[in-house]
Amino acid sequence: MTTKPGQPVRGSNSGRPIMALLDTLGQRWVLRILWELSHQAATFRELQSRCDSLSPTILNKRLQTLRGLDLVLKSENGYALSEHGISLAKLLLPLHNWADQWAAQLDK
Amino acid sequence: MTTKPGQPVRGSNSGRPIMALLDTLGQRWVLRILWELSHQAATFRELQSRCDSLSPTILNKRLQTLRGLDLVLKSENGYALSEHGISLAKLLLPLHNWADQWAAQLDK
DNA sequence: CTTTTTGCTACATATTATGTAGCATTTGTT
DNA sequence: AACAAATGCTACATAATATGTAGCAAAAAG
Repeated sequence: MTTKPGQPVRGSNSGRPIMALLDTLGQRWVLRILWELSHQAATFRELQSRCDSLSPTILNKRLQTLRGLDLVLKSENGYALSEHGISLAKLLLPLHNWADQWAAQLDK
Repeated sequence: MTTKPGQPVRGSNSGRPIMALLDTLGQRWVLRILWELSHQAATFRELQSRCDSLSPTILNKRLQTLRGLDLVLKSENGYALSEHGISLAKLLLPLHNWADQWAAQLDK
């Protein structure tokens, strides 16, 4: 399933880019894959093991989707974030610190 | 499924908060629900219709999860973001503009 | 050449989501 | 108080997705 912005999306007929994005990021493993690739490019099998050995079936499916959306591409070093992917990953970075603080407060 | 930070997560034995977070946000409809609630609080049925009539079954499941993680709570106006939820939503806001630019470039 | 490693596909099984119906409780209305 | 409508769900059958393992064809390494 590749939901391009500009066209209706699973559960949203608006076609608004933000909806396409939320929909895509909400697919299982997508955020994790972007996260891992933002640290560094990886071969299929490397990426697979960095994502806790997720099954090749969906890894492949997600990579197809992400490449179709121009967020990921194949480079000499294996799979890597595209320009768009990089700029998106930058927005996701702050989640790291946020999560740490959140966790610290939840424990209390 | 409620994956609290600090304890192992589906597909991650590290227990790192960021992994718990990516895992949670990666569940279908979670990002969308947070997005909608960030605009304003809503009753169960309001929220359901704002999320394109997603089934009550999973809406309820997601709300349980999100409440368990202290991201959402029940207020006088219905379901609403908690303090943590609000600060998280702030980080998600930039995705809106990003998505618009992304979509504009994809069309070319 | 021969052996590894890589990038997948196939396929059977398990988990998760969807959609509809409906019921118990709360919230108005008269 | 009595009735109607809206709300917050739960049940359940069906459909869609994910998992996990095996393995194969192509590329890279020795």
